[in-house]
Amino acid sequence: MDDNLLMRQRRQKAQELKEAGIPLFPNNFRPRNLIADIMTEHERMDSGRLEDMQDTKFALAGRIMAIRSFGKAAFIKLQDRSGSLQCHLEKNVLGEERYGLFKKLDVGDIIGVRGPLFRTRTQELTLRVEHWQLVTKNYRALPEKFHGLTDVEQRYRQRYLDLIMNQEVREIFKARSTIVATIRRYLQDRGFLEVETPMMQHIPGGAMARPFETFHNALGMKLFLRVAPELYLKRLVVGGLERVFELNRNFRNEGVSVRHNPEFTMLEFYQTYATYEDLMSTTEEVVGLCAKAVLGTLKVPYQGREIDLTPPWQNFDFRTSLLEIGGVPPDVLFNTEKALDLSRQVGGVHKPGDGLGKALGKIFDVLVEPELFQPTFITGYPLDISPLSRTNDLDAEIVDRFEFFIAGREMGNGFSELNDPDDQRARFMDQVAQREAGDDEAQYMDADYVRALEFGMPPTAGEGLGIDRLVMLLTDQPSIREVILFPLLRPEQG
RNA sequence: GGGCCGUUAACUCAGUAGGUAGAGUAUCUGCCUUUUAAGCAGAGAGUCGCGUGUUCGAAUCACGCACGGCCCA
Repeated sequence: MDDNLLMRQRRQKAQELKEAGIPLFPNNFRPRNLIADIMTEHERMDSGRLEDMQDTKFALAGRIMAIRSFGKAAFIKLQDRSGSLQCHLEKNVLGEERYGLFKKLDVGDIIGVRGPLFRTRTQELTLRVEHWQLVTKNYRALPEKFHGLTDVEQRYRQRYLDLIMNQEVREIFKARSTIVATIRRYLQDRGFLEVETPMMQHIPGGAMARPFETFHNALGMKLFLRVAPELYLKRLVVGGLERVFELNRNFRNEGVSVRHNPEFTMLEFYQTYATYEDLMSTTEEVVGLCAKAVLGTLKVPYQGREIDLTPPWQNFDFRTSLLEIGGVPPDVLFNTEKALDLSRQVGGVHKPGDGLGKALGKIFDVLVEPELFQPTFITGYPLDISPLSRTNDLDAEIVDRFEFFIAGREMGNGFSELNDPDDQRARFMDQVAQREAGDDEAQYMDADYVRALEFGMPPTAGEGLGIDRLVMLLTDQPSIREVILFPLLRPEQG
């Protein structure tokens, strides 16, 4: 497999180049120009103008993506991080020896070139190579030029090849970078401090999810990879960092799907003296800024439909959404038995101790969430599935919390934080009871977190926003694996 | 975890009454100084994902396994 004919031929040619005095992996070429700059700066110049500036030489480096060779001249396509440019090599210009050595180069080699620009008969901007230099030898043939690399498994496993061959893929990850940068700037501009809190935790908290376990050898203790940074960020709020955010990885030990990867990136931010309603506006604003930064518009094409991010987004009460969108009969809303029955009917699995909120949550996931294609806030969540949220002042059954949904997917979750330590302790106790009843997604008692609250956490609202799903939305990708450079896969050989 | 589909040359893919494995690209050789999926002529290149079974004979049929994709839980 690592010894096929193509590789042997390339090694042979590399050897010949080496023997001719051409270093295969030098590090002395400094490109001075970027292809994209060359293209934009000369796009309006015709042949005549380019003829007048033959003394202006450009120096760039890139990977050879195609060679169209004639007897005594050749066109090659050179690709750098910014784009690709055609270059022309002629025996007359380079001389017999250098042209002969050029003929030993392969598609996939990285070279540096210098020379002036001209336009071909078809007016394509082209660099006339007066000097070339091998920069990095390639030993493995690139995928075919026309179809490129399409095998999904190979694209994920060998993402570098995917990036070389598929410009759209490079664009996705540029967009991802733009989105992350936009969010950082937005928060930093408003006085939020970016922090990093433990990913290895003794008590995995902050979300209803199964954690990964690991072990610290020297200390001899079990650790969990975090499912959320939430409880640590709120400790920082207690500490007086009134606006904090963390934009980093979480780990959840659950299945893999088009919308789940075991490690994924989440923004969490906390703002004191704010409520969940304030954060709903923030959400509209920051998601809109990302869309503008990536697409230049709030009208987002997604999988053949258009999503309009223009605020205000629609807003449903949780129970109302069950009735109006889910078509749930009214008597289910306040009857635990009926709710559990309906939940089971739609595929929910419940244990004896499960309450109304859990049943309704499941029904919501199945009947309502997939229908929320346009951006939608849902508010008024049941208390028993919101153990960290502040109880609503008017209705003790619900909490001051929202989630928002776009394209039928949960994108984020925010709430006014519960800062009453006694209430929080009681909620943890309830979680512990559920865990003991067999719910391995229930949370643990975190006594240190309660102790922190006893020192006083100012009224605060916090939100978690799934970055991967936001990138999916803004790059029109149906699978989370398309927006994660190295999605989790099983090893190639078992 | 369940269902369906896929896995054949470096890449993209053909290949069912089961009968010695094909194309295009890429590669190599020759010709070719404005091509752009360059062209023309010739050549080489494969543990048909892995294993077991059925059969005189398996890329093809059966069973199991691995990896991947989509859907469902």
